[in-house]
Amino acid sequence: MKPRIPQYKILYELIRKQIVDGVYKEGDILPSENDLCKVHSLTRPTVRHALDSLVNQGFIKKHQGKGSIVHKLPKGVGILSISGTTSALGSKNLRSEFIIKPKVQPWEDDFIFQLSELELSSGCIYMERIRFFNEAPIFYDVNYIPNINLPRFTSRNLENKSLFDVLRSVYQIEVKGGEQRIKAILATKTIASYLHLKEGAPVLHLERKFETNKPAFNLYSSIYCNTNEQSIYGLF
Amino acid sequence: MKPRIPQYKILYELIRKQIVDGVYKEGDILPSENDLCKVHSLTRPTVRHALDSLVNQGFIKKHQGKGSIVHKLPKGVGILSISGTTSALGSKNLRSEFIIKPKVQPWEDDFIFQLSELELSSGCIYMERIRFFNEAPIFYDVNYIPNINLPRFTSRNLENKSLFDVLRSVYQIEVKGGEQRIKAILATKTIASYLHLKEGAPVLHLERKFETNKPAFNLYSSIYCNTNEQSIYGLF
DNA sequence: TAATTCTACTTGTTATTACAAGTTAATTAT
DNA sequence: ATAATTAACTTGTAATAACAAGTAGAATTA
Repeated sequence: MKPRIPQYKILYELIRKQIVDGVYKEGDILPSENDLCKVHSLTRPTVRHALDSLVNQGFIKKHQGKGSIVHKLPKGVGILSISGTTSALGSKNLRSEFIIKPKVQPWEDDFIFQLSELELSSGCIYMERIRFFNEAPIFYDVNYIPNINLPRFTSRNLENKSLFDVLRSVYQIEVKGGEQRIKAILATKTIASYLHLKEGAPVLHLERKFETNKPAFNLYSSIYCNTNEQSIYGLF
Repeated sequence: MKPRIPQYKILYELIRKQIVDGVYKEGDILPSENDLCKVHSLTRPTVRHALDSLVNQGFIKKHQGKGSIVHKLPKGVGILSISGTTSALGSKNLRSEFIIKPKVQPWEDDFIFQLSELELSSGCIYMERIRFFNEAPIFYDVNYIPNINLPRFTSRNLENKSLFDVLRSVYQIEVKGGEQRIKAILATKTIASYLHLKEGAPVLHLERKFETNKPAFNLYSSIYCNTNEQSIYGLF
């Protein structure tokens, strides 16, 4: 009777999942707001709140008089999607491989972002991955997660799963926003070998900080992208 | 009595302007929702709608129990701000210089984005600029604007003004969203000379399409960034 | 004094109601 | 048949109400 998770969020998650899973495809029209009201026993403000969230996340576009049309890709936040790299390129053709499996270690001394005291004191879950798109290595990413209240996280199997989806579904940690720095660099020997490039090839470098719904709990990534074959694509 | 512009939008524009103009500064707390209701003779749903828009645009952040706190910068759309490059770096230290002043010409044959028939038939306002940050050339951007209903546009002085601000304030054209492709490339001789780089230096290349409130009216940019000295920074 | 409780705020969620405005297709009139 | 009108949808805007939940400071208590 006392849902800790609000109704609009439940509906948002449901429709979101249906879009991601392909129940609704690009260009499809969602059931009308009134239909959704009847089916889920909700009122229009609640349904509209859920749809507004979907619009904000870029899953649908609404047209007055017509309906809610499913968009091709989640609206990007920054370059890639807020759901992480997986949903930016579509999970079908993505495979990920650990260079360094998740392990707890202290934060680096000159970290790329300013850390809070809570984050500093609680240590860091560190991991390195390579992500393949159509069997070609596209992303080499280094991830830093504060070791705060994440039981059994390091032993969890993250292969081929979006880090963000796991945090979202298992730990109720949701990304609310963040900041990023982007630059073009020349591949070092290490990066070149991971991304199957020649040393000195142009590589995209992103440093990203993701703020979450948990105060003082942020995620950090340093991502190197091979953009020779394809560009990083994003909606906004 | 029949406001063509909805109340929530009027309030949104008002507060937005107050934030941009510095009436409310970073960290300031806006008047509470109930106060805004009283002052503007509106109800909470309407006021909340306006505040929701401000949250989405990144002007404020809301904290349950505390209030609405003014954010440092408008939430970025894509990498740079929705207001264009100017507000991404702050207009104080930015100076722009035309390589090719705005002129009407046909669209290029193999354009970077798919064009609508209306856009194709109406020709293209073309311009090339270099933008300096602290007297160093950072951006070299090529812009394409459909030549639809923009009286006296080519004769307008755009130096040191954001293209988006002019379109917004003079022509009521507002950017609603868009798409972008990003990659790292090596500077060609031309790009290197514009950005004061050596040929072969790493350069960020963005191809962006901006959708506006006018149907079938999109803006297009191809931007080359020198990210050797500083990164491109964005909030999201 | 220090810790606790309480109270008065803040935003968050949800239901109800009503009408406006844009879209589409069936119906009607020409 | 074609054009115009209408009707039946769709989403958009807005007021009203009530309670939940988080925050901060005042008041109380130990």
